[in-house]
Amino acid sequence: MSRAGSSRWCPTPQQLMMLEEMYRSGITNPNSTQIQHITSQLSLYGKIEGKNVFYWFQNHKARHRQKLRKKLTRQLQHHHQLLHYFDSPAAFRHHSYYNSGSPLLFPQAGIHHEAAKHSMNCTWKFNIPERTDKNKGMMRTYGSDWLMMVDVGPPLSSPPCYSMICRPPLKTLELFPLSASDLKEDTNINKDS
Amino acid sequence: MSRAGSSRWCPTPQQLMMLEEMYRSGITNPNSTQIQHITSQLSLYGKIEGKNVFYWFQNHKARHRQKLRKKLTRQLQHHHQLLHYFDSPAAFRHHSYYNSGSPLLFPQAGIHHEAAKHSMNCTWKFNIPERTDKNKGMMRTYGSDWLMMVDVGPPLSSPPCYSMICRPPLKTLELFPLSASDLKEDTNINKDS
DNA sequence: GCAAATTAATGATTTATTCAAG
DNA sequence: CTTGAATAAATCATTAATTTGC
Repeated sequence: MSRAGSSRWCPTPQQLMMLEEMYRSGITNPNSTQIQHITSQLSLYGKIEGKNVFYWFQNHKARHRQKLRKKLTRQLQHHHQLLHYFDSPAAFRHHSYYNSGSPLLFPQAGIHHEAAKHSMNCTWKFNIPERTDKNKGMMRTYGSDWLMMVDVGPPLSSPPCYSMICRPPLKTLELFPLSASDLKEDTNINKDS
Repeated sequence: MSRAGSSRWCPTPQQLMMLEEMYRSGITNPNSTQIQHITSQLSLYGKIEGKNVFYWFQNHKARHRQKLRKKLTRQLQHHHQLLHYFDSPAAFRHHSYYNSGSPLLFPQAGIHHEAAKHSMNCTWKFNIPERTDKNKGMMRTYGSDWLMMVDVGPPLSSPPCYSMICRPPLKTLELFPLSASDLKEDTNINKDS
């Protein structure tokens, strides 16, 4: 992985681990400042650009929620089957019906905050911008400031050139301010399925 | 319009005219290089940033197609009514049924290329990037190179600061290379309605 | 005429879908 | 089949048109 003339970014295991750790820690929709810092941190472990980070979080969030949705619908179907089951005559109810489904109803439910706590002893830090103008909006990459992401040119041309961040003023704030992304995620899931 | 402390961009009539002219000329999905040039051109007529241009084309394209879709479905309904009409007994068919609908079935059909021809005598020019890597992809703003769009800070702070383009090397190529966006648009329309 | 109230347009974000590399 | 990349659709939010009662 991380080949020279590859047409698309291929994350190194280190990078992937750190990205997943960040995601579990609550960073699901980093804004441009966050992306800049994540990028510069991860560039220590291999070639990476801001847009790779951007796309990774976008895809990971979408596919994570997709997975949750599927699991949820399976659960609902299961419930439905259970309802039918209990509607059926008692004579047919003597085989074990419960061992077929997934082991736990909502396996993800209580995990996030645990992970968030444990993730504090991670080695990297990155910056969190001050609360956005209206403190509800949590602007995304397109928000009031945009990323400068320059391609290192046509592939193969410049091997040691890590993507550089354009805006220098990077003051370090505290870690993991994200508050309640799980709830928001759940409501979103309930909204559209 | 174009007020000082406005939270969102408000295009001047000049800017709007030029954007619409570009759109009619076939620029429906400008890549970052095009956006940069369009932005710098339009900044002569008022405050504007690259992301405004980006969003404008995105929205305009979407809403234009939406309008076409609606028109199309209306036309289909009309056809449907006509079919019913011709299915009805001849005795009921003596009023003029054709004057109710829109005057032409596909008013947009043959216009684009005419407009493209006439638009050549427009006063502004802008650059077209070399054919993208794979010459089919027609990459968007996120494509191989990204825009540098810095906000001029919190509104009201910096009135005369037009958005500046980051990347200087702007070699001018020829005008309006777009080939057949209408067809593509039509197929897209047929795809999802 | 002219504000307050509603509605329509449209700029800005977010989410879903699709394409394609490996 | 997974997943990075790109596009399109849906949605939110703010501004301009406009209607309405005075």
